Amino acid sequence: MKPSETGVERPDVSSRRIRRRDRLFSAGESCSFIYAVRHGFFKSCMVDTAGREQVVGFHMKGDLIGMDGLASRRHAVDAVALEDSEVQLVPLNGPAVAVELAREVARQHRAMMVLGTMTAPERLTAFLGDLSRRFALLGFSPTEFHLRMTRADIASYLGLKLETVSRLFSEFERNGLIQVARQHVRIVDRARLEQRLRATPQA
Amino acid sequence: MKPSETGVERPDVSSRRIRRRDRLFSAGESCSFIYAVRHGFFKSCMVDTAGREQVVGFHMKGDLIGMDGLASRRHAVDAVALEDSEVQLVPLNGPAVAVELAREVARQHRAMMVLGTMTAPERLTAFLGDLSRRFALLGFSPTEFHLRMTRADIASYLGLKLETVSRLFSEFERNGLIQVARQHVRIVDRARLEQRLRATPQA
DNA sequence: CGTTCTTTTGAAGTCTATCAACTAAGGTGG
DNA sequence: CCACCTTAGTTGATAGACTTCAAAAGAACG
Repeated sequence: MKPSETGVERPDVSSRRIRRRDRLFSAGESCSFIYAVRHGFFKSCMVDTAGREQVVGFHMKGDLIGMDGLASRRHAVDAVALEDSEVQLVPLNGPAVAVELAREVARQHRAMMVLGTMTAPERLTAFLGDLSRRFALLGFSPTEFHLRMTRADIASYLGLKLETVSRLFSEFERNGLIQVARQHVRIVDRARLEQRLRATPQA
Repeated sequence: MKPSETGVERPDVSSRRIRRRDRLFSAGESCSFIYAVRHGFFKSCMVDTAGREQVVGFHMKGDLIGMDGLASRRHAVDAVALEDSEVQLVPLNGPAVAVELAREVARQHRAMMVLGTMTAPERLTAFLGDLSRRFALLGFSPTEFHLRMTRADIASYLGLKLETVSRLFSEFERNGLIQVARQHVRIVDRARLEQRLRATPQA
């Protein structure tokens, strides 16, 4: 912390600032770095030949972004900042990368489980639980937080439509499980919310 | 090839034979090795607390199995042989593992795209195309192959029900796209089959 | 302060699941 | 080697979950 103690700017060559709505990188670009989120919030999304978008992940402080490009040396997803953010450049072969890569695989398997086996209400419950847990790990409140992504982003990530997500938020609120006001969420009855995950139709 | 030139057995300590329906490893077991498929066919699947199964991948010759356990040193999925198979043990930190791990992340992203954005017919088309491409890479026919997995396995992998998969196979056959007889599939009109992937309802 | 984007909510429609019956194949043991 | 039992696959009818289409209100942005 020597060069720039005069101001908020930190012209560290190994870090980079990204403003809300800007892209850290785009699909197709060559992959020269992995990025560690210092602060801020990102989504990764793919667009298929028909123009349909799929959000494949959300990334917050401490997460690595860009590992999708390691195999082909070319990014397969767009990484978009959902708020003003700062990332730190990480060398491709760093030791941290291998470990995070393995974690990413485990995360994706859970995501497949969500998309493959769960109903819409279960998906949203799983999503809220995941966010809650991750915020808690960072020292933030697990019961009250700010959604950085739109309903459309959530819907895409969960394999639903934005109207469905909106309706479910409203329904959860009517049932006293959460409180929602646009981007702000408060989990009111965590226990009852999570029962939805175990409650299978006929088992 | 010294110790056992007398017979078909190959008591190589670094390899292991697994018979159809047997498990290479189960969820929860500690992860000591990664396995490279020498020949045969496997599925990886997770079971959630409600007992619902999700197939997260199919593995054929050349693929690595067990990378899901690298992060936590404990397997998160079951690996089941779909035919008599043989695997080779690979050390956890081998150089091949990092590369394959990265490929696995890319594959999972594509799987999320399938589950998140595609209709049932599109999913089955994508599945057949993926199998076809992988068989071709191994030197087998890309247009005629044997499905090692059941309709239920395919359905789980695609986030559908087995009846839906069965109906779609029949429909594809009626439309002259493929020929199916239980486990045997022949792709008759690849071009027209793949048009289904690009043809979006209203775009 | 108007324009645009996001969100909410309603009504109707579609796709896929569910339930159920039947056929075919595979495996097992007599 | 055949009979039996179990598993896998097909197909039809009905039901239900989620989507689609549409409209309106509330934030955000310049």
